[in-house]
Amino acid sequence: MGHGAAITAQDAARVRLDADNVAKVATTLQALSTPSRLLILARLREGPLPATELAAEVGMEQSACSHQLRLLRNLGLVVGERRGRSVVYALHDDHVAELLDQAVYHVEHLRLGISDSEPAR
Amino acid sequence: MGHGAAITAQDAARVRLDADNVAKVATTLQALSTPSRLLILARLREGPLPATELAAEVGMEQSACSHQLRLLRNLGLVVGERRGRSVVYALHDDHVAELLDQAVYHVEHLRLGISDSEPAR
DNA sequence: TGAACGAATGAATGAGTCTTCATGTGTTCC
DNA sequence: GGAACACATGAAGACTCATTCATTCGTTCA
Repeated sequence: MGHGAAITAQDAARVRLDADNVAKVATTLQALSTPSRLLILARLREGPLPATELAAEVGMEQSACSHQLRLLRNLGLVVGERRGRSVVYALHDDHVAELLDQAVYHVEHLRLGISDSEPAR
Repeated sequence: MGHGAAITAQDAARVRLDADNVAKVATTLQALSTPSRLLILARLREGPLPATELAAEVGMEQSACSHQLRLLRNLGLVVGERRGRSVVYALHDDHVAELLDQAVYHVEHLRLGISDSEPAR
């Protein structure tokens, strides 16, 4: 498999959520539901990076960043490869990059009414 | 409600996450990060539904479902319209449906290694 | 070998969240 | 008006989770 073919997910025509998937989807999306992890992933989307540099760029303590990286690793969203005494982290998949893009795009284009909308009286 | 042209989000070429919208994105994605809300949204994707029926179909107590609907309402993901003594809920946007589809699609196609991957020794 | 660096880990703390129970608000129909 | 239905709300409890602090593990180099 090479480069080039963008993963468009347009063929995901309809949501198909049985009781099996729903937990998996929820768990994975939860990994994208915190500013710290979102920043980590967004930074990794621009290219691989050693853990300490990554922590510095997203403004986290090394320990906190490492904890979150472990979570992302266990979910299969990022991978870490040892290079010397550093561990270089990267997104695991093109799907991760796509998921990030789509999420940001759709959220930003939502006509959000964060204002406490009345419950349709 | 009309369903118009599909929103493809392919033009969201690169993640652009400044400190302002990272919180917004995280908060919105958090709404998709729990099985109960995911089921609610997935059911609403198939069409509008009164609150009680909705609760029954996703297997929640009405109170719990109502709480989650309030959260989704305040985020602008769903809308509720009073019809008689019922309140019919629906997805607010085509973006919500798309976001759901894309999320499910990408999560299911992730080559997940939920197995506790070692930290690249 | 040992010092210095990079990263992972464990425990603890504090905040946030989902659910349940009970009650309140709004609506329809007799 | 009052009963029955549909939904929303508030408080309380258990639970999860993100961060910090301190320590440990692994690696490089003098």
